[in-house]
Amino acid sequence: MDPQYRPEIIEPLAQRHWQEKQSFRAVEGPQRPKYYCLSMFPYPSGKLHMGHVRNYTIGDVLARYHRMKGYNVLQPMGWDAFGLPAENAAMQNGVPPAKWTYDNIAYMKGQLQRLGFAIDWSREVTTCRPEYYKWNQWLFLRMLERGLAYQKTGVVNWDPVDQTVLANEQVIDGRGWRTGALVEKREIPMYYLAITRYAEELLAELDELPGWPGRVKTMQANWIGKSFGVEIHFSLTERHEPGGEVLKVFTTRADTLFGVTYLAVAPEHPLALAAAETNPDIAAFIAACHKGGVTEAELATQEKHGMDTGRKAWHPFTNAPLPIWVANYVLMGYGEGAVMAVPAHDERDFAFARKYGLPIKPVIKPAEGELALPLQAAYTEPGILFDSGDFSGRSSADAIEKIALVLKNLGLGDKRVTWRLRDWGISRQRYWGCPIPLIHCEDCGVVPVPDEALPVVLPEDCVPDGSGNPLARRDDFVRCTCPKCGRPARRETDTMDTFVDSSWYYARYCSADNPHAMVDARADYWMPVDQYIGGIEHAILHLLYSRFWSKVMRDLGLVRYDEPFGRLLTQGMVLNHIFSRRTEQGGLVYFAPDEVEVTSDDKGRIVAARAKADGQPVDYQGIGTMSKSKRNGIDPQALIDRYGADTARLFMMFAAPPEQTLEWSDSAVEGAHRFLRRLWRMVYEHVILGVVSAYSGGELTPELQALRRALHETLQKVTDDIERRQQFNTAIAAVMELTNHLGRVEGIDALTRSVRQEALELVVLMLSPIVPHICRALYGELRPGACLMQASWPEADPNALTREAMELVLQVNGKLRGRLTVAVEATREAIEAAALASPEVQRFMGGRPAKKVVVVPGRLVNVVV
RNA sequence: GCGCGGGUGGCGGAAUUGGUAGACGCACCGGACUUAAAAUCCGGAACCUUCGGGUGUACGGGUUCGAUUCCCGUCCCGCGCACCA
Repeated sequence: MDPQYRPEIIEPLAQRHWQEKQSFRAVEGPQRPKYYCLSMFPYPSGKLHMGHVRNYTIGDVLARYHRMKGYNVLQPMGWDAFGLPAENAAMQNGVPPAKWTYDNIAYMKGQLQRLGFAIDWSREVTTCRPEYYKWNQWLFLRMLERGLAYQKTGVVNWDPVDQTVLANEQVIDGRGWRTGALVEKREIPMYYLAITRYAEELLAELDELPGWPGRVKTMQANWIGKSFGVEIHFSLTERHEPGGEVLKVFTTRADTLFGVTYLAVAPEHPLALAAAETNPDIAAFIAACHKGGVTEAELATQEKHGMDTGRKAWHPFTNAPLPIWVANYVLMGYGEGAVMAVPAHDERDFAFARKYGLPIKPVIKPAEGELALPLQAAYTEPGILFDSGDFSGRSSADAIEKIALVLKNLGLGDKRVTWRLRDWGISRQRYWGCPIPLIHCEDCGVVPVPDEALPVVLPEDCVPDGSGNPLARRDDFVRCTCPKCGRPARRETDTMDTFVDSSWYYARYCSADNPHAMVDARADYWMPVDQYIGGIEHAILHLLYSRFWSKVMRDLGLVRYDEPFGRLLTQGMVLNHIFSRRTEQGGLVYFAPDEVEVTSDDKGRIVAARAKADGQPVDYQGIGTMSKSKRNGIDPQALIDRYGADTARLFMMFAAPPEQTLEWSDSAVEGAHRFLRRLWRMVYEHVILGVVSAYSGGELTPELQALRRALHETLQKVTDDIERRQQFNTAIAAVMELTNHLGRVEGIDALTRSVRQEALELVVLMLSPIVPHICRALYGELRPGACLMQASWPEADPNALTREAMELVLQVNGKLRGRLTVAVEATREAIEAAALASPEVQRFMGGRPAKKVVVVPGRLVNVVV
C-alpha cells in the first residue's frame, strides 16, 4: 500500500473501473425496489460552477447510498441547452449558438466525469436536439387540439431603438441593456398554456407531497393564490336597470363595501381606453403607464399614480356616486382589472387617497376597543362593521356572507373564487429555442404543422445580432406551404419558453432512445422521481410548470403518475467574499478573491485588503452569491486539479447543511483534504501490520467496548443523517469524531486489531457515498480482493449498543449545577432522591424546600425552589 | 411593494420532539518533533468575574419548571415575483 494519499492516481483508476464495468448503467427490473435520483440538469454555460458541484454531489451521495441499500438506482444527466446566454455569446464572438452550446456540453461533461458521479450516461438528454424537442412540439399540438394551448395578446418589454423584445433580465433600471433606451410595454400576440385549468389540482395535491419542504409548498400555494371573494357590480348609470352597464370588481373584503370612496381601473381596462379617446390627458397618462418594464416587482415598487376619468359609478347599496380613476397600481391580469378602493382599510388605497385628496371613510373597527380617529394608517384587520347600513354590528366574516347574498338577490354580484395564477405564456421572440409548430396561411389562418412533418427543425447556423429574431430573416425556414390548402405560407418564428424543455426531461430519461414515442412503458417503471435535488431559486416556476406538464401528459394517457417528484431537496446558494474599488469616475470595479491580498486581525477577521496587481487598497464588501458580475466565483476545476474530486465533494458536503447557503473557504478545503490524508494514513498504519478479520465476538476490555459502542452509534447516526435528515455535514462530523476516538485507542494485540479492522471497514463504508474514490482504494487495502461496488450498507450491531449506566444533568431553577450517573433501569423516584441528595443540588437549594422536581427520563432533573 | 426563508464564538456550523448552548471543522495561541521550515502529533480557548459566580443564540416583549427551538413586534440579510436558467 502506498503510504501517501495520492488522489491524482486513485481517482482516475476508480473512474476507469466504473466506466469499464458500466457500474452505473440502470436496467429496468422488478427484482429490487427502484430509486430514481434526479438532479436538476445544468444549462451548458461554459464550465461547471460551484452550485453544480454542490447539487450533483448531494445527488450522488443519495444515489450511492441507496445503491448500497439494495435499490435499483437510476441517476441520469442531461443538458438544458436552449436559452438566452447562447445568443449573447453568439453576439459577442460571432459563433452560432449551436456550436457554442455543443462545445460547452462536451467540456462540462468531462468535468462531471472527473468528479466521479455515478451517472448513467447512456440516457443523456439534450434539449436542443430535434429528437428531444420534437416532443415539445408534438405535445403542444395535442394541447392545441384540446384548447389547452391558445392565442391571446400579452405584454412584453420593448426596446424602441433595437426594435426588439427584451427579457426581464435585459432591462436594467428601466433601460435596454445594450441601447440604454427607456423600455416600453408592448402588446403582441402570444401562445398560452392553460395552467389555470389545473389550478385546483395543483393546489390540492401539494398536500400529497410529504417529501417536499414546507416552505416550497407554501410558496407554491401563495403563487397559485386561491382567494375566496365577491364580485361586485357598480352600476355605470345612476338608475340601475337589470342588464344595464356595470363596472365589475373583485374583492376579498366585501365587508368594507360601505367604505368605498372611489373605484380604480387598470390602464389597459376598456373603461380607461374609452375615456382616453375623448380626453387627451387620460390618453397621455395611459401612455405614460406604458413606459417601463413589465415585472411585478417593478410595477409594485413604482410610485402610485392615477387620474380621474371623469366617469362615475353608483354604489349598489347607498347609490352614492363614486369617481372612477385610472391607476397604475391596478393590474389588468388579476380579477377584473378593476378594484373598489377602501382607503380606510387598504394600505395601497390609503396612500393613493392621501396623495390625491380622496375621502377616507372608516367602516370597520376592532372587536375590542375603538379605532383611533382620524386614521393615521389603514386598519386592515377584520373586525366589526359600523356606518354600514343594515350590516352594522356584524363581524367581517359574517358580513361578507350576507353582503354577497344580498348582492346576488339584486343581481349585482356573487361569491367568486379568484386565482393569482395566470396562464403560461410560452412564446419567445428568440432564435435559440424550440420552434412553435404553426403555419400562418393567408387563407386558412393559423394551421398546425401535421404530426408527420414534425419536428420543425431549427436551423443551427444562425448568428443573432441583437435586433429581432434571425429566424424571421431565414427564407428557407419561413417559407413553406399551407398543410391545408397547399398554397405558400409563412412559418411561425417564435420559439418556446425554455421552461417547456425542462418541464418533462425527467420522464424522457426513462425512454431517451425511443424515436417513436415521447415516453414509453419504461417511464411507468421509473417514474415518479423518488428524489429531486436542485436550487431553491426553482421553488416556484420550474417545479410548478413540471407538475402542470405531468398532469397534461397523464390526461393524455401518456403517463400514470399525478405528481412527478416524490421527495424534494432544495439546496442553498454558494457564496464567496466580494472585493471592490471605486474608480475615479465613480464606477465600481470588482476584484476576484485570488487577485487580492487580505490582512486579518488576530481573531482572523478580514480588516483590510489590497490588490496584488498594484498594491493599492480595495474594499471588502462581505459575502455574497458567486456571480460573474461580482467576479467572486471560484472555478471548481482548479479545486479538482489541486486536491482531487473527493476533497471537493467532502468540502461541499461538510461546510454547511444542504438547504443552507454555503460559504467558500480556501482553508476549509484544506481541512477536508487533511482529513482524507489522516484517514489514509490510519488505514496504512493498520494494514502494514498484516491482514486481520473484523471483530466478530468475544470478551472486550472496557476501552474496546466503548469504541465499539461509539462505532455502532455513529453508524446509526450516519444512516439516519443521510437517509431521513439529509444532513450530510453532521454525518461527516460524526465520522470525524469517531476517527478521533479510534486514533486514541492504542495497542496492536490481535483483539484490538480486530476491533480496529471493524471500525476502519465501517468508516470506509460510511464515507463511501461522499468520497467514493478514496474509499474504493482503502476498502481494497483493508479487504484484499474485495470490491466496494459489491458492498452493502452496514447495519449496527445491537450487542455493541447496550449500556448499563447513563449520565443525567442536574438543574436547580433551570440552571446547570451538576451531573449524576444512574443505572439505566433506575426508577423516577430513585433518580429524584439521588438528585436531591447530591451535594451540588443541596448547595444551590440553600436549605429551601423543593417546590417541584421535574424529571425528564434519560436527560435531566430540574429542582425548582 | 408582495410571498418565502434565515440571523448562534474570530469564522463555517452543532444542539433531530421545548430539556447540558457551542459537537465537528477552519482560523488563532501554546507545546513536541526538526539545524530550520513545511508536514505531522499533543494541548488551550464564548464573554465578564471580586474565582463564589454572573451573562450569552440579531433586537424588544411574552408563554413555560425550563426557550437557539413556540407566540407577538422591530431590524438586517438571502431567494422568488411569471421573458435569466
